[in-house]
Amino acid sequence: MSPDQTAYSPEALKAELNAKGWRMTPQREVILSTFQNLPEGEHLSAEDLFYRLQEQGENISLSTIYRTVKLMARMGILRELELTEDHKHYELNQPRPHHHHHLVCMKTNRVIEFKNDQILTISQKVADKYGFKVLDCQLTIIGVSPEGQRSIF
Amino acid sequence: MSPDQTAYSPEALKAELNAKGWRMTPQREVILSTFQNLPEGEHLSAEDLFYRLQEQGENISLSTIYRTVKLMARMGILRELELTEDHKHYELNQPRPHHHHHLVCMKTNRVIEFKNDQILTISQKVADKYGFKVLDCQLTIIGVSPEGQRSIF
DNA sequence: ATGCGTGCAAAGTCTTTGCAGCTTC
DNA sequence: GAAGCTGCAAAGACTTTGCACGCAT
Repeated sequence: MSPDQTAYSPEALKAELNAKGWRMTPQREVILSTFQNLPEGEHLSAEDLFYRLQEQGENISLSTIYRTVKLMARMGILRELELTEDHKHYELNQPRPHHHHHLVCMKTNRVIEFKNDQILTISQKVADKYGFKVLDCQLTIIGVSPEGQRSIF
Repeated sequence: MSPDQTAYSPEALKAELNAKGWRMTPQREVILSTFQNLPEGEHLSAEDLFYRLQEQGENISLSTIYRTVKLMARMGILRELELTEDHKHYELNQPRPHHHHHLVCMKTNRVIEFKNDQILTISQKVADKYGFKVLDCQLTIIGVSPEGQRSIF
């Protein structure tokens, strides 16, 4: 994973886009900064982001949001999370030491974040073995929380 | 994760279902055995499974397949994989030493499996800390394969 | 000036659900 | 018998796409 992307500036984004023949737009800038200002550990679905922007008076269409998050995920700026819920969530793809993983309760859908540096090390090693460049690595532990263990179903 | 589920018998499945007030059916038995006979490392989407069964002359409806794989995933018999593609894949949730993880190329969608016991250990420790019972843990490394690195987009 | 990006609405894909009849416990 | 299951078709949720216009380069 590349250098600190939390401090990723609009200029840096523009440079990276232009390098590939793409363009900087106000929408893209707003979306990037929204993710940068998100409290650590919070992740948004496309729809979450849409409504959050609406509330801030930013009218960005859902289509643009879908297109943008997918683009940024491909660029390695966002990480695409697939937790138990049926839709994808996005959050900034952060370098150590902010990089984290998820523990999910299959019954209650509770999600707990945790950090662990060994995982990144392991991932790096595996990727090297196959000649892959690592963009992101996610350990998802699926289990049953204490509350879930008490429920019948 | 519980004891060896590769050798999970129809009777064991029935017992587990009945214990929760559910029932054993021919469809469920066929689906379980299909996953058990899958070569290690192969995983199926609902649709894959549907067509594979059709070819074997087993006419099980797509609805039933969706219902069954979800049920078995909740029971911890199958693991639900969300790799890069847009739909879910399923495979037997196997204990050590068959348990494995995935390295995915974001550009070509190539998927490589790998094993690593440390991950299960780490997961167990994290889960213990929060009082969770572990059903499954999946490390997904997203990156770019050598071939992918050569492509423009 | 070129051609990428946006918004809108329509179309798609994968998945879930209501219901009648059948099956399992 | 009662209640869960299946299959079918229809409905749903989320995501993608075609097109005309506007905007970044």
